[in-house]
Amino acid sequence: MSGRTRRASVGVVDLARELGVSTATVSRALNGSPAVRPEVAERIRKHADERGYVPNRLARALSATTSRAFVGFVIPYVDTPAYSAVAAECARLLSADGTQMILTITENDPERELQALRELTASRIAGLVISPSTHVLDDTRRLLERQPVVELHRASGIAAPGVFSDDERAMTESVRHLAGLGHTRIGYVGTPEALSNGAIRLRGVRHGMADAGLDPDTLAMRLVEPTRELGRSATEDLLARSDVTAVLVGGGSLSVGVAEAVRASGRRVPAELSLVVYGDPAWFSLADPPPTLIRVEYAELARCAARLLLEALDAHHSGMPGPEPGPHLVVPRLVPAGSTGPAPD
Amino acid sequence: MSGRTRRASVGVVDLARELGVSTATVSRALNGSPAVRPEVAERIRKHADERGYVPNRLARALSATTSRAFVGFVIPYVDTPAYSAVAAECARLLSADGTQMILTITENDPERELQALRELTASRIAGLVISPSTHVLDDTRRLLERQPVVELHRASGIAAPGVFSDDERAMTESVRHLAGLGHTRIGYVGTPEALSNGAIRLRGVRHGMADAGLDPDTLAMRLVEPTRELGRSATEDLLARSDVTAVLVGGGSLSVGVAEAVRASGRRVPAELSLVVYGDPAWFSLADPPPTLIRVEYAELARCAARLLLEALDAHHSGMPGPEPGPHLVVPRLVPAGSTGPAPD
DNA sequence: CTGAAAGCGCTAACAC
DNA sequence: GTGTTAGCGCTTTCAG
Repeated sequence: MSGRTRRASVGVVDLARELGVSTATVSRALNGSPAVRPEVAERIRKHADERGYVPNRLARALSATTSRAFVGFVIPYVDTPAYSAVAAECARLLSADGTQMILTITENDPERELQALRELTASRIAGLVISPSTHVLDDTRRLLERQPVVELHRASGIAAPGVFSDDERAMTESVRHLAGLGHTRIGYVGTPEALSNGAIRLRGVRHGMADAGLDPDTLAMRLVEPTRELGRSATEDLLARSDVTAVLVGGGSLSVGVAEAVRASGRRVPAELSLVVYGDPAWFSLADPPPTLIRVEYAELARCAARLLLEALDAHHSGMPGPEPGPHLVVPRLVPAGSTGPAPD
Repeated sequence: MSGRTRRASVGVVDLARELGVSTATVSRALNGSPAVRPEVAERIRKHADERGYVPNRLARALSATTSRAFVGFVIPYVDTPAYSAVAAECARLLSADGTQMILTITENDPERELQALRELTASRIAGLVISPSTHVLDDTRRLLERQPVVELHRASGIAAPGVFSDDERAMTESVRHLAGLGHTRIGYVGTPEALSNGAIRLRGVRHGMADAGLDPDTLAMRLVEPTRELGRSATEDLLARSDVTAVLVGGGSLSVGVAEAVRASGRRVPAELSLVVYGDPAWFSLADPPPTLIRVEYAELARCAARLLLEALDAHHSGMPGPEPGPHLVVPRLVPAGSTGPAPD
């Protein structure tokens, strides 16, 4: 690291001229090619460092047949840590690999998603992490099939590795927890089955009902897009129209809305109503009683996504197999706490 | 928008050949240069669209003297909406302008920050939004001075526009609120004065003390780096060593830690201890009583940052003055709720 | 108004 | 091992 003030950027040609070698040799040395005499390579690298040389990634990526200068990160929403925190953490992890992450928001709009993917392709990204929108367009799917992709939270049906919270298991466990406390009339507020994780969560809930000897058809449920507002209104409706003693939530933003609705309803928690929320503990740290929580490990999801993406890039580059397609599950923990208690008689 | 399957990408040369014009004309037409006959321009654009042409941003940015293909977004932490949510929202807003946002995390390490800035410069970013680390290096400062920059949350002392929450005012108001409830022994958990916003918040608190006729020197305070863990330990220490009846928090992550410590202390809120937290309402939505909150408008901060950055880019491009340097304040709202009450006798 | 040609800074064949 | 040279795909003088 040199303290020199950098003048109008030095390039490979400058270095080559200054050292009396060719640009090719400079390029090779800087890229760690074995086809250059070690001592020469060292001299070049040292000089480059002293001159404060910073390679132009644009030129590099444009020229190189393959480059991992950039990767894309495509998510539908911005207002939950499931996306924003995972994105930020991935950026941190990828930078250690010298890769810059371009962040793109689709607002769950398939057209925007396609557009975003086109733009990213135009930027010659090496690969991407994506949380697909609810209805992925065929053109989008084609675009995804052509490059290293890691799916996050949601699956789009392409043959790519994906990182998901093991929500089926968590939901099953949650229902069992409630049933174990004597609850038989359980309400579920979750995301639509059209979302891959919505379907999985609901399956977990049904599974749990069956396990506990409850008829899954008696489940009072509301499936809505994952926003706080919809969580709130769905819960108001659920509480007004059915006679549940416990509510289970399948979604982070939903949990906030559900919690608001429960509080607004005036029901005492857990005396009159038990509640299991979902998501990031930070969102609920001030709650009293602390809520029973399906705690999703966002940092772990990010680590897993970053690792799989890097593996996929390596594989793509070297023609090796690459990470296994299909789900890579991160297990959330059910943390029982004060918002769940025995069912009222 | 065409449904065609794109073959190995079409470029300006293809378009030029197919239409019997030169690449220069194609380029001009696609960039909306007035120096091309409208009907020709229209024909070119139409054809480009039909062929599913997507310009290569790398080549464009490499070639053009000025390009806004990419901007940088540099933040220290990932685990709070103050950063992650604002980043995500900015990405959304900037994409409407056709600009892609490269996200970088510094972990509040000045060396990493400098490194990140070098890398971004290497990517020929048009400008950037940055939350400077606690001690900005001189080299970093020099790098920042050479391009359009918008500061976020924290100021580094360079002549750039910045977007900040008007925390001084919010803190003053909060102290007045507490004093109005009869509290005289107030504790403050905030960020160090070395952080620009830490200093500002503390000034606001002191100002509020003076306003309320309290001696600012009686303020029991703990200034720590903004993490949940430190917020927690600082609060444990504060509660153990001093005899406060109210705690005010200056920081989002800190608030979570403080809330945890308060709960762990067993003190009844607000009967024995009043609490004012800071940050994103979603984090506290499940709290009962709902906490009195200094509610920061992250979406508004993001909008403001995106707008200023785009203005700065325009200005840089056209040589016009550009947005005013200095703070552009977004006013947080003090939302009094159940965690603050009359001081115990 | 349009075209020819020279790069942007780097990598990658292909020679030596 | 190293140098020469031709691009990557686009923008932009400079002529016409």
